[in-house]
Amino acid sequence: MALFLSTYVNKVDRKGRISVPAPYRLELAGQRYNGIIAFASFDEDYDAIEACGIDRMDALSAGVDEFNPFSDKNRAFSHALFGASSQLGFDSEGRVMLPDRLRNHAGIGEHAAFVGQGATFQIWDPDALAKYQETALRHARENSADLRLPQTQRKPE
Amino acid sequence: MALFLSTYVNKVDRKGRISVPAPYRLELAGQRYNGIIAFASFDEDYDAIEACGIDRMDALSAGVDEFNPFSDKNRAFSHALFGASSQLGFDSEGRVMLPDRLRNHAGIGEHAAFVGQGATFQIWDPDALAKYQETALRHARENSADLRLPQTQRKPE
DNA sequence: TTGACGCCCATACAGTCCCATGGTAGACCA
DNA sequence: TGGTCTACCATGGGACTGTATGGGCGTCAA
Repeated sequence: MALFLSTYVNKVDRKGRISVPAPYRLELAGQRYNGIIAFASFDEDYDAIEACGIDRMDALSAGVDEFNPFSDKNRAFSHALFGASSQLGFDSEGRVMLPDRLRNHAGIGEHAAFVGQGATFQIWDPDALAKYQETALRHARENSADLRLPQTQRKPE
Repeated sequence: MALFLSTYVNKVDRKGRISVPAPYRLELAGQRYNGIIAFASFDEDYDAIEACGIDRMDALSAGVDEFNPFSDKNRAFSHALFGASSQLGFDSEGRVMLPDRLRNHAGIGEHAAFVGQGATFQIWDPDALAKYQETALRHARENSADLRLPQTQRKPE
């Protein structure tokens, strides 16, 4: 499974194209669709674009199928995930075109930040990202005890 | 699983490169990414860089995936861990480039100290490390029954 | 026709590769 | 035991390549 790490800020050119960072493309290589899947984040706290490879969507699809196929949950997820998502194919240089709908949702102008999230990544307006990162870091610090991170215990206080 | 021990002080050259100690590289050999993953330490008591191999991040990603993907904690940790980390690939000599962001965070100038932490390691400004070790040692004496001492320090500079 | 999109080529620069050097510690030999 | 040799490692620097970015052109569809 792909692992997306780090943050890269790239430029949106006047055609609306943007390079997907090379390390991300490397993680996506070999999947059955040569591009990314993007959809508006569900999160109420911020407006970003969620993105991943098609493999992840396949896995999500399998997950949704575990609900009763005619249940409200199934419907809701199907709409939110599959109906609202866009397939963005790579051009020969590894760029994608951000649909206006998503671009507006995230408030992305001349630059966009690709933010690794492990199995997925997000695309942000860099300023909005900077603001959110402060709260995220605070959150992470406050809850660091909860994190099952074999590595991060260093002080027996 | 890798085991990082001892402390090594190496030089940052004018291109910003630094050799990762050979014993550490040996521990990392055979992982699917030929380099290290680095991120700013969460700890509020000091500013160091945390680092590990990609295997560790894979494991963390799997762990995070077990949480509700839409919870606040998950979000915060994903940003703090995956978004804020950097993939630093080895050059053919086993060196990596420290991103300015991390270098500034840790206050690293001409030299940097690699400090083994068992399954991970840290990268410090040598002076900051020496200061921290003093307080760590004091703590150790006060709580000698249960404190886990920082690893072997070979060069106390 | 016009506009959107995909494909191709050009360019600058950062990052990577490659080779050289000096020091050091351990191996080897007498 | 003392001395030498050798292999490994950290470090430096020049050359080159990949990546991000920009722009032109053709194609397809409304």
